Amino acid sequence: MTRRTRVPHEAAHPDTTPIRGVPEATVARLPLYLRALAALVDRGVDTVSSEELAESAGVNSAKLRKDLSHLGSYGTRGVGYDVNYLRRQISREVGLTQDWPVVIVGIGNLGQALANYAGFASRGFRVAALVDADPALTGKQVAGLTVQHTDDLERLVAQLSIAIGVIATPAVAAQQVCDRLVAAGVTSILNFAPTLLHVPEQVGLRKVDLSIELQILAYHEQRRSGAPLALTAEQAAELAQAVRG
Amino acid sequence: MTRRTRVPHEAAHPDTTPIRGVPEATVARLPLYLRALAALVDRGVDTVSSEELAESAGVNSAKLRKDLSHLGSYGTRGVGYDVNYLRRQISREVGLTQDWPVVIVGIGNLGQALANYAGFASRGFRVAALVDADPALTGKQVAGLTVQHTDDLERLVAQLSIAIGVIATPAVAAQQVCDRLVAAGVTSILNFAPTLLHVPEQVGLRKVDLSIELQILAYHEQRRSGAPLALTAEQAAELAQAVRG
DNA sequence: GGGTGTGAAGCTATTCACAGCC
DNA sequence: GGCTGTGAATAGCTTCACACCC
Repeated sequence: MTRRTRVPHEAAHPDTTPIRGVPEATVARLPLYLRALAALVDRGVDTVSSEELAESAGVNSAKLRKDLSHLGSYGTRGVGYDVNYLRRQISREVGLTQDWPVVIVGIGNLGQALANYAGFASRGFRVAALVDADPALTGKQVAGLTVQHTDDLERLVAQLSIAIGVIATPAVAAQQVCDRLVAAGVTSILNFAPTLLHVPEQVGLRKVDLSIELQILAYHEQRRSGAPLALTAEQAAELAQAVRG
Repeated sequence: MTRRTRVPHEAAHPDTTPIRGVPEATVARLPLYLRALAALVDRGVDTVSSEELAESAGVNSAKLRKDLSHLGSYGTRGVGYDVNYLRRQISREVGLTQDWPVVIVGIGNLGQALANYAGFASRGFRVAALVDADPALTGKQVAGLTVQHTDDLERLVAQLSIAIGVIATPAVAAQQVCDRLVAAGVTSILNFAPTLLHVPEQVGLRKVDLSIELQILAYHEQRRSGAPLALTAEQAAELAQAVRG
């Protein structure tokens, strides 16, 4: 069994890997930079410093420069970044220069809202199909598309070359839908159902849980002001203990 | 050095601030644990090991134990955690044992979906008011509530003791709405508008940008399969350089 | 002068592995 | 024997500060 052999495995290796290996934290911020750059384009600005761009993206400038340095050397020292050029480079890196047909599964309130969401279309995400298991919904028009029945999921994915699926079903249906999407060839999934999904190693999965965000806010809110107002007997006892040491 | 510093053993200083200072990363996972615990309760399970709970929350067990250790010592060595007890403790820590009236501003597709979202109510978040600037919407019933006009925002926040606001307006209106919420006394804001919001230091702010999640998926998707298909001249040159260098 | 790109330092988070307790 | 709680090690991310280039 494993001793406590710490194992050096590799100590000094240049290993700079410039054209790959963008840190995940950086990837998550690239869309922010794109948004800020789009706003600058609209304002007719054509050159920005890292300071200014960072400001409008809500990050600090050192972080911005470090992030961009992972993509390449797109700025000019003493000048800044060309807004249009930088925007194109980041778009390409993220993959927004290509068309991404998307299927939304689960056309309840949330699914309909997503189908109508303008922010998708404006970034190259084309809602190509809407799917629901409810026969009462299939055939209806939503966001200019006819809602299809879940039975046709596999056919739609294949015919429309869909690589990205959005799950907006109730939690109980989500894993089954997910499995079918994966089996049909979808390799990226965005999950809005409040449940844990299992996907194969190679499939990309991200989740948005609306109530989790509220809970995180509530945690901090409670600490700011609320806690004393709603002190339970248990809390009081604990607090007393803590004070006593 | 420090191969086996065995001296300090415990030090036992109340100074460790047990009832404060939960790392942000831990806070963000507490809702996951609550979700997993709720599922276990539904299944009638009343004791779990960190291994099992971690599995159902989708994290690794060392991380789970470390996270829980920041809240207190709620497990039993050799046994595991009492499901109901642990759930109550975490709920209390997050603040879900109290009622959180919430106002949703912007009752478009997304706002309506949020108003109807069952996941809020089930966690103690009560949608107390719906507000929109569009006179065509005000007075209509949505999710059992009458949509109010933005003019009444301040009054509603005060009368309903609202501490949490959800912004689901178009991007251009978001900052103005945000300012009014803050001025009215709201101290936590969840922003769905795809724009950067400025709030005072003490106000909690979280954001959900639906298109950002898709963009992150697209980034990885492109690397999995798409990139070669859409290779630009620039990329080709870069690639060639990388191969050479 | 001005501002990018980047080693180095500092910080936070994750994982390991085991002492301590049931 | 089993499992928690936790120091220690590691990995990853952020920030600093300045060399370098325009």
